Amino acid sequence: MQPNFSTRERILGVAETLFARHGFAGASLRQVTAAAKVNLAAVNYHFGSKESLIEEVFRRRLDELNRHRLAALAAVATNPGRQLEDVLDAFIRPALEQSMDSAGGAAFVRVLARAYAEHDERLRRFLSDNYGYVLREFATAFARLLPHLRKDELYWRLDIVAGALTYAMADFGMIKRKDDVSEQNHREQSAQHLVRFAAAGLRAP
Amino acid sequence: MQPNFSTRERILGVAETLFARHGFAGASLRQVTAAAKVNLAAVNYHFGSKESLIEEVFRRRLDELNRHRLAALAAVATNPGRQLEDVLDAFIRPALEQSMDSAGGAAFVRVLARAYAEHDERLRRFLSDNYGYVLREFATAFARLLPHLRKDELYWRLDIVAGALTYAMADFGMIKRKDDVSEQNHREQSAQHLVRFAAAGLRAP
DNA sequence: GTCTATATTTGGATAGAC
DNA sequence: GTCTATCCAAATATAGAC
Repeated sequence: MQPNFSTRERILGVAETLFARHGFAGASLRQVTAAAKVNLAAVNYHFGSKESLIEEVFRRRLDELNRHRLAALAAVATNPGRQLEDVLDAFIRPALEQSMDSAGGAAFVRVLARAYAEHDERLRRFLSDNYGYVLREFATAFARLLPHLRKDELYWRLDIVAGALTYAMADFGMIKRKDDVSEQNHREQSAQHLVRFAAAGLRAP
Repeated sequence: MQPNFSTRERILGVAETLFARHGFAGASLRQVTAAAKVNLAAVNYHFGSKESLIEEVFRRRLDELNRHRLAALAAVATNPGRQLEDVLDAFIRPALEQSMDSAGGAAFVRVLARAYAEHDERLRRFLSDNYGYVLREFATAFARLLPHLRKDELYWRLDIVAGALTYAMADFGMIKRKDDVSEQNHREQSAQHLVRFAAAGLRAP
C-alpha cells in the first residue's frame, strides 16, 4: 500500500491483502498495523474492532461491485439471444474488471473467495443481510432461463457455479498475462472462458 | 464423534469437523479438546503440536484417497474412448465415495477445500511434498489428452478445474439427497454432473 | 488523530502428579 | 495415558497523555 494514503485507507488496503493471504483468523491486527506502518491502536480508533474492520473491507468494494453487477444484469433483460451467457457475464465481468483495476482489487477477489469458504455465522449473516438481494436477483434470472430445472436442482448448480466462479476469479487474479497480449484482450478472453465453462455446467441435462 | 473411540481417534475426528467449519487458524485446540471431551494436554501428548495434528488429519484420509485415485487413473489408460471424462472421473469419484462412506468423510472434503484456499507456506509444502506426485500424474494424463493446449494454458485450466471440483465436492458433501433416490444413485448422478461440467471447461477452444 | 502503556483474554505448550 | 495446574506468547482491546 502506498504510504501517501490516509491511515484509515492504508489499514484497509493492507488488511485486504493479509486477509487474502492468511484468512481472517490467520491475519492478526498486529501484522496489519505493522505492515501498514501505523500504530496498533489505530485499528480500534478507526474501526472499533477487528470484526468491523473485516466488514469494512467488504463494504468498500462490494458496494461498487454489486452496483455494476446489477446494472449489467438489467442490460441483459431487454436483449434476447445468448441470454444465459449474458447473465453469467453480468456476474463475472464486473469482478474481473475490479480485480484488474485498482491496486488491491486482485486481493479483494481472493478475500471474496475466503468468505465463500468461511462458515462463520456472523460473517455470513453480514454478507447475506447486505448483499443477499443481489444474489437473489441473479437466481431469479437463472430460474427464468432454465425453467426445466427443479428448484432444488437449480440452487444446487448455482451454488456450485458460484463457488467455481469465485475460485476461478481468485486464481485468475494471480495469472500473469503474456507480454504480447494486451490487458484488454487478456481480460476479455478470460471472461469468455469462465462464462463458457459455467454455461456448460448449468445447461447439463 | 462417537465416544467409544480412542482418545487419539476422537481428537482427529473432532479436529476434522472443526477445521472444516472454522479453518485451521480459527479452530483452537481448546475447542477441539472440549468437543472431543478429552483433556487439553492430550493433543500435545498424541501429536506434539497443532501443526502436526493438522498434518495427521490430512494423512489419515489422503493416503487412501490418493491410492484410489491413482488406481482409477491407471484403469483408464488402457481403455480408449471418452478418456477425458474417464480421467476426470478417476479424480472425482474416489473423493465422492470417501465423502459419503465413513462418518466425517464429508467434513474432510471441506478440509481439503480449506487447504486449497490456504496460502500458508508450511501447509502447502507438506501437501506438495507428500501428495504432489498424484497431481502430477493427473496433469500428465490431461496433457496427453489435450495436446492442442499450450502448456501454460493447460495448467491454468487445470488449476481452475481443480478449484471448481474441490469446492463443488465440498458443497456436495452438504447436499441432502431426496428420499426417493438411492444413495448409490445420488452419488452416481452427482459425479456425472461434475465430470460433464469440468470436461466442458477443459474442452473449450 | 496518533502514540505509549497496559489491561484482558485467548491460545499453544509443558511440568509433574497420578 | 490422563489429569491439574501453570507458563508464556500472542492477540484484541482500552485508557489516557500528547
